[in-house]
Amino acid sequence: MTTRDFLETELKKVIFALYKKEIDFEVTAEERFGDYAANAALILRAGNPKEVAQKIADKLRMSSAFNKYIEKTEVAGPGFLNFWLSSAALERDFGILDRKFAKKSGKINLEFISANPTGKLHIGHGRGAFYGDALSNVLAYAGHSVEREYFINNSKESAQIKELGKTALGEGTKYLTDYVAAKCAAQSAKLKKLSTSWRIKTHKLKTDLYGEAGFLLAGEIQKDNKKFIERDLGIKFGRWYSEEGELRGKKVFEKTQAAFKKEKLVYEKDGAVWLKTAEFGDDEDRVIVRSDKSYSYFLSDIAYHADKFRRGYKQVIDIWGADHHGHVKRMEAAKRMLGWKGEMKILISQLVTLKEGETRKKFSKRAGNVIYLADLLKEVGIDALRWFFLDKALNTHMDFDLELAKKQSAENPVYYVQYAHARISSILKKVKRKKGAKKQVAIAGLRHPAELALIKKLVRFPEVVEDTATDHQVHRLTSYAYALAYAFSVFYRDVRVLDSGENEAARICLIVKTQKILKTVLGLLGVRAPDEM
RNA sequence: CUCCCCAUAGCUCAAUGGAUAGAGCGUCAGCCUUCUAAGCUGAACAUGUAGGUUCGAUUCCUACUGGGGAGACCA
Repeated sequence: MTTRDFLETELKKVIFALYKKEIDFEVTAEERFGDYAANAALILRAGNPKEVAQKIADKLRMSSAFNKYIEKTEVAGPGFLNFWLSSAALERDFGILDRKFAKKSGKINLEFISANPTGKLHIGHGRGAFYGDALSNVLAYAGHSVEREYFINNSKESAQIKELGKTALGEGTKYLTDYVAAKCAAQSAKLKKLSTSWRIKTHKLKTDLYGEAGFLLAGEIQKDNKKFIERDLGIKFGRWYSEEGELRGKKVFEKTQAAFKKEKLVYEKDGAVWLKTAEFGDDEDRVIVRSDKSYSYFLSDIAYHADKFRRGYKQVIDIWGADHHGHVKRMEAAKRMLGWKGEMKILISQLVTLKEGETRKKFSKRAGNVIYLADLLKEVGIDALRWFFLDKALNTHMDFDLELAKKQSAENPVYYVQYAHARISSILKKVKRKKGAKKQVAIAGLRHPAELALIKKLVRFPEVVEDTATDHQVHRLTSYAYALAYAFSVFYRDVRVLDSGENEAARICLIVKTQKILKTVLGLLGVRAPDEM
């Protein structure tokens, strides 16, 4: 139990004893007004907040456990309760700050990137990629069981795969980038064979050939993308889910359709089958089977999600690009219609706007101003790239400026954090040479302001993880990492570790722990923690 | 026309309805015989407009302005 949890519990008890009420107050970490602040008296609505706060404070002070961990309590401002931690509290929190989180029950499925296999990943994919990776890291660290999943839109029936096939056979130009052209050339023998055998089997439709050719090419593109994601981006997936292989041809579509039909949730119009999503919160009804009898993307997505929920996750998280935001309502409608058990959370990653000088351009493949993630990676390096994307909230529009990104690769705060880590390594190397790093010792004797600031920053770590696992605001981690590195840098300037007499052992213990947390946070972000820079 | 997201310092971004709105970059002024100066210290600079809810609004609600996205039997 951390001191924040302890404070919450004590406050709850006291408030109930005094007012017979349970309220949703908050204990927040503070810097200016003590170490923690509670707004309980302000939202209690039981008279003058200042007087209420004072009554609560007096009652709290009657507990010996409270007095052991809280050195000072103060009523301030409009009625806040401010608390200062005792050294006993710091010692305790310091001791457990890198403990393992208790395993939480149930499994979370997190699907992200899922780029269409029609070309290389561009910078828009970068956001979802790094965010998804970091989020699953945090969730796992916080004790959740997480499965990472990547959906491959490679169905031979899908219009885009057919378009890709058309291009592959030299009959179209959609998705035709230099990269795709090169892929086509490399696969020309197989494509030709495919085309020849199709001519023999005359009962097959031309669009079937496009589907086959597109599927073939998509497989090759996907191979490249997978390699890039795993090797260059350092992102691992537990499951690569192939639409063609695992969804199509397995009667999932028929079953899903039948379920809708049974509940009278579909109707036919203009030769197509429509789903009554408008009755379940969507703006209009949607087609699930086209008039040519092929299945729409929407039905495919429903079937896919039905499959996810069938696998029994407590929570299914999707990270989609902003261009998919229109799908959220219909997906939620489908969930209600089919009564899927479990939570579904769809996170939308806002678009990246390309900035060139003073003008903002729409970032799109068609405008020809696409920037590939691979090129950007080459330009700025993986650590700066990850930080660049992870530093910003998912739902803010990003103004992407290539010059800025290049510049930030040289002056990225990520190096500041890594630098702090490397400095600690450097000190510890010298310690080892002398007598070997000490094991855990009491740090309660450390009294220098820079030491206290560092310890206080460190003990926040479990809260940061817990909060991030709850609200998914991954950018909190970069802020924390930077703040921790800053606290260390100030400490480093003001306090000497080596040859510092009776405090040396405690200080070594402090920096060992600091290094461990820095490394852990960087690890959650997927950034390296170097020993030398 | 309808729906969604966004608007905070010169620039890129923070701030579960809280107290004196924070960082980085840039600008200006300082600090290296001492565990890595990729560092530290200081200065200047900000909540688009108008209302509303609240003890308290950058945050919630309404309207407006500006920017981006979506509105296919594409995915």
